[in-house]
Amino acid sequence: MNQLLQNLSIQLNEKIYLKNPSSSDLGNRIVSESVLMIDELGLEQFNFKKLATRLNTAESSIYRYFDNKHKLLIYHVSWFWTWMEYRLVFSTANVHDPYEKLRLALENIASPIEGFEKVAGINMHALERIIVNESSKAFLTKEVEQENKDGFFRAYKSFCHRIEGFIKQIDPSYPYANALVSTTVDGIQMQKFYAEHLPALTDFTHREEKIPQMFYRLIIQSLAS
Amino acid sequence: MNQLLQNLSIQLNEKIYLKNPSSSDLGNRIVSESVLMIDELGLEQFNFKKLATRLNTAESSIYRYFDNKHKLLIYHVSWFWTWMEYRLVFSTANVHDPYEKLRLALENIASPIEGFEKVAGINMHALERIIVNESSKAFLTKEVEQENKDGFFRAYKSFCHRIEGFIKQIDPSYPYANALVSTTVDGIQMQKFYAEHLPALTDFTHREEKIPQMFYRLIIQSLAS
DNA sequence: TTGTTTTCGATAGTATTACTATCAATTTTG
DNA sequence: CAAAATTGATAGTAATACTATCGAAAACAA
Repeated sequence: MNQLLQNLSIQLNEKIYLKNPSSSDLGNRIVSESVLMIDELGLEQFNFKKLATRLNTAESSIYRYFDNKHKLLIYHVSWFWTWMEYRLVFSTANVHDPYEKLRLALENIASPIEGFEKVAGINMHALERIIVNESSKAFLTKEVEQENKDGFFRAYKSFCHRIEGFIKQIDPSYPYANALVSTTVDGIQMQKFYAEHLPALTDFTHREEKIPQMFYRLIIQSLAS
Repeated sequence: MNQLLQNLSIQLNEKIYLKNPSSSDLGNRIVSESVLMIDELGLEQFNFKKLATRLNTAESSIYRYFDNKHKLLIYHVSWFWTWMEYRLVFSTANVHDPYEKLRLALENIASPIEGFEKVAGINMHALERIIVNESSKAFLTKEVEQENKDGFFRAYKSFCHRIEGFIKQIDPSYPYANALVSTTVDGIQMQKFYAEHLPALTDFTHREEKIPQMFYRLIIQSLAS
């Protein structure tokens, strides 16, 4: 499976980029190297000039692929959730019990790397940290509604929708399935951040394995009523 | 009560500002007007030059109060959660049932304005939107650990800690009380954002009253086990 | 293999942002 | 009334976020 997915090419909404970065060597290097740099510097300190220097290319060449760093972030976030949805579909393909599918989904969200250190040249540990630290900045903007119309958040919504399906299988009458899923997916990311940086706001320590258990229990108990 | 709280002056961690904005007319105008401007423009488009123009003052005068707009955001966020904790203490003062205290807390978080349109010159509707749209940017930075040591997030942690107390009263053995509270408080903000901008990720529509009910049920069922 | 198109790197330039420094005028305070 | 603090105005710097142009190199098509 790992081998199979090494060759996977993820196609994203064309409006996110100016020129498809997976169509050229430079494009692929922009994507994989920017993941490392955004992780290292944080989104605020990262810019195209620094990336160009590191790639031994010109700033203007990077602008040929992406309008700005905001769009590049949206590219990374979309790529991640598209990948996560593939992963979820594969890992739940032969599972019929919706409780077990839900449990697997939460494990995947809490530990998205397990066995996939590098996918299509991307350092997945760095990308996971970008999702935790930076991804909410992709939609907490004044442009969110226009960008939503342009389909920039399709990947995340599609991933959540799939988990919503598991919940509807468990309890078709639960009235807040969408909210429960987005709260859970966002909440798991947040608990990872708190575990690392603001421990007073969580009960999980650094590299704690219990996050999916907490959320699984939370969901099941609320549905089981 | 409303009248009583009009005269309330909230004192915050002195490291957040260079000169206490509540000590002068200009300082108070910087605070109250920046709430309106950040709400209108979004944090990215907001800057001290635009604020200075609107206040008919010099950019350099604003820099005498705050290092930069990041610190000003931290000021607003700290002020909000300090205010919310006051409010929570007042509204639960004569309530002894921890379930009812929790229920009131969730109502307060979901509808923090109710009867307090303006507090100490601050437009609370605008401030609430800033909390929803911008507050996570205050800590999703590379400087989070240093700023945490400097006490910049004390107000939020203190607010969460108080709700954790209610949960511990209901079920002292629940192992994830901190995580449950931060997930809930963050989650309620997120659902408000989704209701407004990304409806596919929530079940609540614009100005929906059911958000606290969903979270109350979620918490109670997980504790009641 | 030659001509055409695409891609890339290099350079230059602009407007805006995020500050810092200085100084005189005004206001507050002791 | 004198001293101290505060403010407003101006100027300036370094970095950021782009945009435009152009020639060389690479890819590709006939």
